[in-house]
Amino acid sequence: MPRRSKATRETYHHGDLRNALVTAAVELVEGSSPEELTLREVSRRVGVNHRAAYRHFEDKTALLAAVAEDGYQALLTEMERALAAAPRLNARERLMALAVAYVSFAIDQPARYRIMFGRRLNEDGRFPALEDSVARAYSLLAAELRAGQVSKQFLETPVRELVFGFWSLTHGFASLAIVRRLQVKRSLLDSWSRQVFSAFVDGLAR
Amino acid sequence: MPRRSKATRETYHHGDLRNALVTAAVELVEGSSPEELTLREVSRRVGVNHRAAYRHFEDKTALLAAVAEDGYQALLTEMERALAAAPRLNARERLMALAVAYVSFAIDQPARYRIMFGRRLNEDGRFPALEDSVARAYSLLAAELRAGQVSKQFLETPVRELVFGFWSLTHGFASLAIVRRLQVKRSLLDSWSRQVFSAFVDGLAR
DNA sequence: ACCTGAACACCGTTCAAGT
DNA sequence: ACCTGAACACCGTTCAAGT
Repeated sequence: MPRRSKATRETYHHGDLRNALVTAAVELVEGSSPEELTLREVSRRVGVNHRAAYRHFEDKTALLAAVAEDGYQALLTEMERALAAAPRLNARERLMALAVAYVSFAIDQPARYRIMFGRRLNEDGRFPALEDSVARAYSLLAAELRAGQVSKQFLETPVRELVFGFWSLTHGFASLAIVRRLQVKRSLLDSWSRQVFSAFVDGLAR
Repeated sequence: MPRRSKATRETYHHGDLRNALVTAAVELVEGSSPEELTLREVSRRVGVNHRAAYRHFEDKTALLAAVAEDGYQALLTEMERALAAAPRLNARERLMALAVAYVSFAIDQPARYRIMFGRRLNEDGRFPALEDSVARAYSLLAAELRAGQVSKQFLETPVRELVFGFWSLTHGFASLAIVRRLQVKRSLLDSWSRQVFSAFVDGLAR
């Protein structure tokens, strides 16, 4: 007995089974953990035989790659939102806003974040779209750091190195907080992360 | 037909099956990946029925926790070695040596590192020994940063925040390099990581 | 074109012995 | 005390059909 009504099921015959599977996977994973994300359970939730998923995803890794790609897009949106909310701040403060948005995204959706950064999904280069969405997030960081250089607020180090440093710091903080190597209360995340990041951001000042 | 000779097998009856399993797990994982680390395969390698492992590990997570604990111990040893090799350097350079040792450890043994930091293994507090080995690594970092403050080379920020920042930076760098979000050639790791970390370390200077 | 069903090889884990 | 064997419920994936 399928969980979905026939009416609901009809839509999957019209081409959005792929999206339905990705959405279900994202929802499932936040309710449990990446380990419990299985092709069979996702298919069950969508109300479809688990073999139907293979029509849209070559294998389980392909589904994970789609979830990750979607996640990078969502992360980009969050970062853009943070910057839009802080238009007139100086480079240092904009970078801080970006860092807080990044870390908040990760900590509020730890399982999703772990799929994005846990395993190497694109080992064989099968998912160029995933790489594209990563590149867009990278570009936002690079543009912001470059802007700080243009306005003479940041060091003239190669931008690539600044992005590596900034991304390492935010990703490391988020990732350590998720596995509880760092104990970070959600309510104190904003102030805590700013304090931890400030030394690095001060180091960028010229 | 077991893979080990009877002579070899005898030893496992004398109390080191636990260690044999952990060692085999560490070896197995570097040859493949954390996903391919299974209780059954580890047991097979040791030449023992997979049920025998349950005499020493409550479940698979307990084996992973033992691998992680062993990993933190090894990481601590590497960091101590790096500091011992740099006794007369200033605080900044000692911290750099520590950072390079940390990142090298992770990148040379990516699967082991992923077990240490990938999943939250001690969710229910079953593995206090794991927490202890993490604490020892943390203490080394804290002592080093504190020393830089005592010698008036680092800012008088609470040490905990400095450790968070430093650990976030090194862990983030290592972890992004492992999933290839940052492209880091092993031969350039030393110079690359120093360049990326320098802004942060400069930010620590008072 | 899109979905299903049966089958296969593999897991982690439980129960019930064996020495 | 330590190890084994059979069995169970779950996976991902393949093959061969169904509409």
